[in-house]
Amino acid sequence: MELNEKQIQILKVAEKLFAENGFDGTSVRNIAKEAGVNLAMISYYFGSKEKLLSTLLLYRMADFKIQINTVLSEDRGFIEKAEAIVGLAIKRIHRNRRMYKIVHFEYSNLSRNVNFNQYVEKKKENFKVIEVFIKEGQEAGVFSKNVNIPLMFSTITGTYFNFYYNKRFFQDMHNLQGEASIDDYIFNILTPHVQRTIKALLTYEE
Amino acid sequence: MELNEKQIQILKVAEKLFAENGFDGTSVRNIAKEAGVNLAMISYYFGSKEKLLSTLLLYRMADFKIQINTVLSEDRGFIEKAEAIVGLAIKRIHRNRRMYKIVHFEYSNLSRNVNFNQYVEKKKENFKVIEVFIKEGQEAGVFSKNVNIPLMFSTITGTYFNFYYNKRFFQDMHNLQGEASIDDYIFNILTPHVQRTIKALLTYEE
DNA sequence: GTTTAATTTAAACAATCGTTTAATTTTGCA
DNA sequence: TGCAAAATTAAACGATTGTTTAAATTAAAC
Repeated sequence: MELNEKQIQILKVAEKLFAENGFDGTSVRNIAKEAGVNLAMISYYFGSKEKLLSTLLLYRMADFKIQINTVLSEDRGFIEKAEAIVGLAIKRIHRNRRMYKIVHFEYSNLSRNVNFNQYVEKKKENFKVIEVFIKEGQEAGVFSKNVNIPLMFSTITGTYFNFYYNKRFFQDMHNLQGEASIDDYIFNILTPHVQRTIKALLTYEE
Repeated sequence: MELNEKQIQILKVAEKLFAENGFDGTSVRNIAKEAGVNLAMISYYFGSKEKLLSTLLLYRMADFKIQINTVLSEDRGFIEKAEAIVGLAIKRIHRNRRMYKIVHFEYSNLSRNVNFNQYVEKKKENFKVIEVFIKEGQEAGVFSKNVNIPLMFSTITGTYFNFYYNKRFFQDMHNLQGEASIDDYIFNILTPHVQRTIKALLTYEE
């Protein structure tokens, strides 16, 4: 898959509009207009609207994998590493929030003819990496046993997206105006909350 | 707002289809056909497709408020009460999962002309009730300070919905077939995970 | 039983949808 | 410069969209 600049421009506009208005709420004419290209170019480049979504999915998937090698190799305790990993995870989720939102809605839409295999594989890879780290922490006696790793991921990602899907509510509640103050909230309030939650969960003994 | 049986039938079908295929992915003809009513009846009863969504929102909103009075009045410890409240919350979220999914997508869709004020108010009421309970627990020395209550809600609701939005993934991973085994997973695996997480968070001291 | 109101229906409305066509322009290479 | 391939365009396609209409049917009131 080799994409030229114009194709990438179309993909980025499509990602924005799909995330804002949904796949069905976005017309190819909307995309073409905002991307500044002729309507027919989308069929010409991607074949169809659904294939455009599939291409977008593949294009963005490269960024779905957690990059925690540097964190793991550092000389820090398990708790500090867990904290750092959560921080990295939220950064990556926030960067890919639009793509995640699209996946959340379209992945559970059975009538959609889009291939999500790559998404599933990336997710499984992420679990494997974290699983190894947590088992090491358990053997070292730092982390408690019986932590459900897929659900721990759900807690991290889910907390972020429940904020994101209720953004207007949180904006109203905390007087957050503009993208910058939302980013501030995510990195200064939400991230510490999730870090605290995961640290608590990983060390909790009944 | 008084709805007859046929109107409620239409609302229920609309809720199902909106949740499955999105608001824009559902046509009024789809709704009319599945509800077994004439196409024009929807305009006749509700005025428009958007007003149908507004009516649905109001109709379902009654069930959004947490009912925890019985739990709070029981003679149990704060930890056990917190556990029970989380269990009730997940039950309620699961029961209203379709409505929540619709709200998640449409509430962040700015072009949609739907009134979400009632949704926001119900959310705030829920926070107030929980806030009182947690402050009591803090004063009793059981719960640790500095818990962000709206974000704790996000953690509960978010964990559930990250599971729900990746249902196909979890089904594949754990061989869950049919609605019954999904319900089993939610009540026997997911709910204990969230209860454990919240208990850990509420008692965590750095 | 008659009349008025409420309900239900099929048909039509204009607008928009995704996609295709065929003609034109631009590009890259000999 | 000439020519074939690639890119771009405006226009049209049939299908589907939400909504309205006006006529037909049923229910309720007197």
